[in-house]
Amino acid sequence: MKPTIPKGMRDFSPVDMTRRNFILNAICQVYRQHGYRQIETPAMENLSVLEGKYGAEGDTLLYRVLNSGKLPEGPAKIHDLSEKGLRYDLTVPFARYVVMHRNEITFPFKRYQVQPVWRADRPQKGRYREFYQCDADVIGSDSLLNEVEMVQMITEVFTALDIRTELRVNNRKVLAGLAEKLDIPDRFMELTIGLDKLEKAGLEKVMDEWRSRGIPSEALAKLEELLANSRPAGEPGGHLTEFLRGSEPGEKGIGEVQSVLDLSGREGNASLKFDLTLARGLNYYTGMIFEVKCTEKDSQFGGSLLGGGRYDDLTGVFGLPGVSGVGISFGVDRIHDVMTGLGKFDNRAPGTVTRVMFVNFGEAEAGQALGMADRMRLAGIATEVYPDAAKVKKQMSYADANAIPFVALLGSEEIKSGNVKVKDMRSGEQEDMTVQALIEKIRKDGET
RNA sequence: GUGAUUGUAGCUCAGUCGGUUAGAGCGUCAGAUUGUGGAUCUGAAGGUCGCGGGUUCGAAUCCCGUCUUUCACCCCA
Repeated sequence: MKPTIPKGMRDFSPVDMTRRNFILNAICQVYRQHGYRQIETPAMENLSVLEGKYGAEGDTLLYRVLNSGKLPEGPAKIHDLSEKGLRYDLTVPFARYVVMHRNEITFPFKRYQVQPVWRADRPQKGRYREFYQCDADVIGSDSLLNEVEMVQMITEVFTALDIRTELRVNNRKVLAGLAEKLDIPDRFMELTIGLDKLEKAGLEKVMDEWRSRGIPSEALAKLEELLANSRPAGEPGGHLTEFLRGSEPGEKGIGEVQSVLDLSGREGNASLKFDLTLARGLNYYTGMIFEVKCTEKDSQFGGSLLGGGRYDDLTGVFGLPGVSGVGISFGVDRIHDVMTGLGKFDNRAPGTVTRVMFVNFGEAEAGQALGMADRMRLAGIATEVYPDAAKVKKQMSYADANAIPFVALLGSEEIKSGNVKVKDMRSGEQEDMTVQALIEKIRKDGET
């Protein structure tokens, strides 16, 4: 039998893991510094929790898990066959968690969560069927300061990771106001989907699509003029504000965007921009929405590295209405791909944590080495003893391949003298010293 | 789901018009060196040519199907 893994899923080798952990550490450290606390939820949720939360498209991308036990005979509906599904994101399971644990939670509740999610999508560049999300949400507070905090955390993370990005923000209320003022409130979906495509497809094609979908020409004319006057701004701008005057959600949305822009510092690697064409497909968002794209010249990856936004009533369907939340979700795998493509790992994320390896010269010597290794570890130094009395050449090669910086040789000569011979694998220099001196040496080396 | 595209050694790739025994580089392992990695030299292992079917005297090569890869649409992290 030839081993294979399912389409869109991947193995993670040691190098990949150190890199992913490097990214995860950077993100989670920022989350913790802002007071977020970690939770986990199960890989599977009941389908009733997942279905209908991600739009019609989302339901088709859900992995449904076949019921165990005997399957019904004859024609069966999907719910006779499956009542559980793999989680599609971390936000909906979180909303479910909040409702189920409402009596133990003190609001506002700030949590972070790092777990894989699954989508039955067609894989392509930067799109996998299994991938990690790294979410932070605060629920039970409608203060805009939470949005500001999201912006700050995003900036801190991309600064720490040393990737230049653009953080685009918009507000669903602005979009709702736009539909209202264009007199097409019932065409909100078509409007936003078109806006979202503008950057990729261009104005002309999008206009054609709107036209063919039956959006009135008066609305399109107004829209065209508005877009021509306000698109590349980075701030809401006078035209848009003027246009939305008189629409309650529109004015409110503009106010929120302005506050977030005003309150967020603009230092760092995520340049903050208002973008009217940012829509976000997930239909539970109701207020501010966020998206991050890489702006490094050498990276041709166009997908988003982060998404997020405010949802006013995600918990409502589970029986807890009126609890508002905001959250963001880092796409760890995409960040990993971008950083690898840019060579950002070349001088970071070491391959091993082992600092020193003892060469094995045979049973008696290895016994001594075992004792010394124990002392090393008690002193907080990650230490290995090579398991076989193989040729020294092979043992050295192992240390080299695993980027272990020091090799300790403890053979009969050294045992006699009470020292170990220590080789620095980077310089090739070696000298005899006591175990205590070795501990000092490695400690000093770790500081530089 | 729609339309393209890819598949030959662990990796990157050659392989002519269909022709007999499918190659290279890198990597791996062993030796040159019985206590010293990276460099060099020598040698070895490693292939159902993605899988199934068809055409043919003969298929890695041509045809069909299928799976997989990558890409676009769609949607998204």
